[in-house]
Amino acid sequence: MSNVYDPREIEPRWQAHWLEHRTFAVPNPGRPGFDPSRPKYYVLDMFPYPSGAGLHVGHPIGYIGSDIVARRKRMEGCNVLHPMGWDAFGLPAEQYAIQTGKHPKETTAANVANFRRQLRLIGLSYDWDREVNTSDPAYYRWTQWIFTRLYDQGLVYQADVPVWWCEELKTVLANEEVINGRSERGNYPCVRRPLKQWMFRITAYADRLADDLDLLDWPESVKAMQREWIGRSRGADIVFPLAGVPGESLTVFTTRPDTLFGATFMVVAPEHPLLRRIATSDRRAEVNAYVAAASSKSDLERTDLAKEKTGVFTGGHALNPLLDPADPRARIPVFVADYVLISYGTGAIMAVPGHDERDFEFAKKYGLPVVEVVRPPAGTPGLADGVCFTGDGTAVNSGPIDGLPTPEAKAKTIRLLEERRAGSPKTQYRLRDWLFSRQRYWGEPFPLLHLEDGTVVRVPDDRLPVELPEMKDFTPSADGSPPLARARQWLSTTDPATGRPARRDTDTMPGWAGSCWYWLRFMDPWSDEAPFAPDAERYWGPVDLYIGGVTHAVLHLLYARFWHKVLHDLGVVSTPEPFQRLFNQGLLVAPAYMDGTDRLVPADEVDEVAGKSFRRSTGQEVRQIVATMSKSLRNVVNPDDVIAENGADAFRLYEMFMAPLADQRSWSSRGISGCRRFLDRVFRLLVEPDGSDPVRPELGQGAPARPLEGPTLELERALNRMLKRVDESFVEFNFNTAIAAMMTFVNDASERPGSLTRSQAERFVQALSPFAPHIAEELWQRLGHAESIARAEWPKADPAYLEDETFELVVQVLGKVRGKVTAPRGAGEGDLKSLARGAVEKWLEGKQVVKAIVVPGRLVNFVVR
RNA sequence: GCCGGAGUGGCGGAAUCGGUAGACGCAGGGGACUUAAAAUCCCCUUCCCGCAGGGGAGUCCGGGUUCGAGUCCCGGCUCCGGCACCA
Repeated sequence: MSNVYDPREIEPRWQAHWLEHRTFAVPNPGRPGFDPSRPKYYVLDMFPYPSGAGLHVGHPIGYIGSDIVARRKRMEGCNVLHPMGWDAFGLPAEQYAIQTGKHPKETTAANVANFRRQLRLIGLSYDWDREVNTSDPAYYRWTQWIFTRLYDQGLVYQADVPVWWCEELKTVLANEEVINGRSERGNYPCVRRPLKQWMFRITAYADRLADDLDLLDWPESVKAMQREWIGRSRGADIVFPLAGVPGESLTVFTTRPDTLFGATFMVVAPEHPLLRRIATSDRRAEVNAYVAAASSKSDLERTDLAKEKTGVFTGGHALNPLLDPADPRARIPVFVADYVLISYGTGAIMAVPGHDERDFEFAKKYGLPVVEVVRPPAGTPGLADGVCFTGDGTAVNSGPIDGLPTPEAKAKTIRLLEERRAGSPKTQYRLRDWLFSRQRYWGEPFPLLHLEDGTVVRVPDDRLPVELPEMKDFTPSADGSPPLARARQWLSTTDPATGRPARRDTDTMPGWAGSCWYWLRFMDPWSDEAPFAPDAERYWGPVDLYIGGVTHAVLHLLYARFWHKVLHDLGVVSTPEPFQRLFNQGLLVAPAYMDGTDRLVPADEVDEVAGKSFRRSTGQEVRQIVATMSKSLRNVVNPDDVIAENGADAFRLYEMFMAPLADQRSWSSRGISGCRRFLDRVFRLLVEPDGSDPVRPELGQGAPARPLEGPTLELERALNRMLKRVDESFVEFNFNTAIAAMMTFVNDASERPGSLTRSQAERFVQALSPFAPHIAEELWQRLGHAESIARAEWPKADPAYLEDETFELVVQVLGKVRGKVTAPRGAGEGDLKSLARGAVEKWLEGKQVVKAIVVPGRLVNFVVR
């Protein structure tokens, strides 16, 4: 046994120990070894998609943070569920397989093995008995089972939906693969083409998905993004009869029914179904030309803000439903313009240029009348000042609602409309139903059968899973039909209920499916009778802490909440929400370098001298940029290399020491040395490098207890202050301050050789162990403990030792620090004042002290004249 | 434009309730030990003036509240992230 700190020897040994002894395995309720008296804690990482590139040093930041929490909770006596698995289905895996010419099953298995190896290298305390893989039939059997539950609830339907089609690649592409109307790979033009797709009725849950955010301890920014995505607006539908088109009317959605009398024109989207009826014959040619031009524009061009609004008059008129049709003010001209979107509301609006910016802009351009119907509060500029006023005010020029404040004007307008059956209250959402099918191979097959009469039945539970067929060629078909359509044998089957011939569905689920319930499978991954045992779910749910990147702020977290809520309604899960607390770890950036011709220079070929960067081989100065790690920027740092050089513990510490867990941080290849030096000092503090004893003699088992006095008492105080700061760091996961506090303690202890006691050494190692578990296990064992430190006690700060009996009294004159003096802790105000006066005599000479402010334990401030 | 967040030394960052700004670490400078190097240990390191004791300024900018402001209030600037013609 070497007495010099050597992580290359220590770390693999302890990693093997943990695996062999299943140190972090936690039993489920009712299983041997389960202790119901302990509280539960479920800390979950967003499980990774196992890419071919492996992990870079940015990926483990969240994993290390969650691991520190898990390890500490274990020491506090909790049953801790801390699992890991693989989000292995989906497009990237399929693309990678196509690229490498290997089957996705093979590449996924190899990538998973590499990820597992890398995660174990970091010393993360996962319960590997619970590992799951979404592409494993034993897992996706239950993904399909949950799908059938949603299907039975009527939450699944088929619809013709435009999808991206790339003529050049002869394939359908997912939204994520299309950027600005061109394919991500190859940059070929793509077009929208209607195709029959499976849809989830997520809009049925829109209200609860928005409202229940209030129950959650999530970052406000993520809640805001979800609310915005759901985009709930309360208002009214208003029905405008069409003049000259008997029996037809135009329905619009508005959030401002109170501005109805200010509607001086109407606008319909170019795709509006009634447009042909509305347009008069003399205008038809112009309208058709406009519609044709709009349809040839890409989505990007349509939504480009910089562009000016365009539109043409249809010749048709609509009638204000609250005015007499004979009243000339009731007739409202109808325009067609592409600033109105067919996909939102009713695809038509009443335009109120006085109180809507977009309508105002359009009206000014085409010389349409602008009428004020909302008077702004005094002092707020409005139409009288030539600007459009969109806020709340008082209704004017509006007949029956004149004089009412905006909220009441809205309510009364809706009442009047309802009386005339010309409108009703309406809540509108920006959220769309969820397009759930992909014409791809590497995903869960739909557990659905198409019968010859055109009906669709679901596969019964006892026939699940519907396994993905083995296919040698899994590339998309040239005509856009899914690869599974070519699996002839697999395709034709019979309906188990009737024995009639049936055809399997050939679409697969998107990559999101497996991640919509994996936290539930982790609770009981062994069950083959249900997705999980109900008692396991009742015990472990909900996830107490979910750590992951903010990139999943909307889609994954919204989809996961949706499935969870449906399962909750069905009584399958006991909680209304899956993730009680969400925490987003910060991004990692790293310097990248370019030479004079903007060519990228690999980061490891660059030296930094006096703030400038030079290419080592040529001595040429290079320019530094800072960006997220990527292969293309040649600035990727692999944790394998960092760990090989400095050890996993130093790596873990450095990742946490760079910044609070939530903040963006910048990787510096040199910075880690401070953390490595700290661990060297820790080891030397407890172990005599030239000796042969496992620890220094005064720290060994049976070493005589020593009184808390002199430097030992000082260390006791230093230790307790450290423990307090470490504890506080767990509130917002600013572990950088915890590590700084431990460094300070080790500095204090190193300055007082021989003063550290065994008890102090033990408590220090316990506090260190969640952060640097390998060295902690090693030192714990050397201190004579047979059991792993993983379940040792978590050390608590003793308030009796947080303060010295004296403190440094700061003395200010007029708020400026003019002196300092040592004062006894319990001194009264009078004593402090006279002590303070003595320290700043020369500043008080010839001055009159008007007032003295005393903050006990801190400072005295003299106010003088 | 709207929503969310942030601006502190050469760098990453710290600072409880409004109470010593710059903890801890990196980088840099000086020294000890060494034949030498590495490692280790000690000292210095916000800026300006001064040989020094010491003094002045200073937390994005401008105001304000207060005995006292990095922290609170008002106005502005910059940066990062999200949404973006959603009626």
